[in-house]
Amino acid sequence: MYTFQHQIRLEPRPPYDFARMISRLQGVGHELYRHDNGSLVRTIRVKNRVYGVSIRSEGSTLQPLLVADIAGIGSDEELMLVSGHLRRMLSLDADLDGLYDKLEQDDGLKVLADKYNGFRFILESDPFECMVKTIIGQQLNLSFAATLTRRLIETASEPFLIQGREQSYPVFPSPDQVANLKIEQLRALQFSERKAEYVIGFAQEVAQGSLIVEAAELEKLTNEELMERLIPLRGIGRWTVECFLMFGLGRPDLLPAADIGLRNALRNLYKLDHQPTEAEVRAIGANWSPWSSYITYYLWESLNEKGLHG
DNA sequence: TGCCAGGAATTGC
DNA sequence: GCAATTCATGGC
Repeated sequence: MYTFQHQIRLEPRPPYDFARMISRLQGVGHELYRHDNGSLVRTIRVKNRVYGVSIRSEGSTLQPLLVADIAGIGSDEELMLVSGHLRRMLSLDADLDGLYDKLEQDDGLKVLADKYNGFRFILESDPFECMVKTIIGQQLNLSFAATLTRRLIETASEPFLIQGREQSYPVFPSPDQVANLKIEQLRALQFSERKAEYVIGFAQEVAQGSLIVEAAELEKLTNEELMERLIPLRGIGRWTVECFLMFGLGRPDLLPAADIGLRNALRNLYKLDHQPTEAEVRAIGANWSPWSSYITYYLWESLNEKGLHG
């Protein structure tokens, strides 16, 4: 049983639209987040210890300030590690000036510039969690993928308890916990046989130490090096690594051109009479560099906005 | 109801 | 090598 004993102030580089960022989490990927009176609450795992964090905004998009209450801190060093973890996870330091310049220069994309001013990635808490969730999300509608992820969490890990709070908070399972699951357990949760194999197989690689997924180590490698290293793993293809690089490591310039959601968003934006092919997406996005991830992210978000397209 | 879903592996030619 | 098929089930 833990309490929120520590508090830190986090000052994002403006603009920073925290309201839109947490609103996105209520739509998709809400397996781990709880919304409590405007605060975003979840657990994070840092160096194999679990903490509870409750984050709220005390500022505005142009003068942003976040306050985070932390539960589970055992030392000053841990508080520093958690603080750094949150800065990275919440994209506090990203400089997006160049992105908005690029959006304004494009007749099609400029509608995104105002609407998503200060809208940044909230990364997955750690690379292992990101990869597992991305594998689960392959080929499934987002709603069902979230259901499967939630069932995996409930099956494989113990929740985090906070004193004075009725609800407990889910903890994304460790590599060991996922590696020790049986295929049949995930089949019972309505995973396909292959998806169960992929998820457990990946976790076993990590648990055995044959695959390093520490963010600090992965940061040393280029996108291309990580593609070459990860795609040979069973169940991991190009799309999965692209998502991993975006949501796991915050790399700003990935174009997942085969992605169904991106293709549908571009069909809406440019009022095309067909879903563009992968090659057509590459042609449309040829000039997006070095902001392809962010433009893709904004276009994905546009799929949730009824007003932005017909 | 039937097709599609923010894919990947396998099979077939 | 590239195209077609299979995997599995919920969502709309």
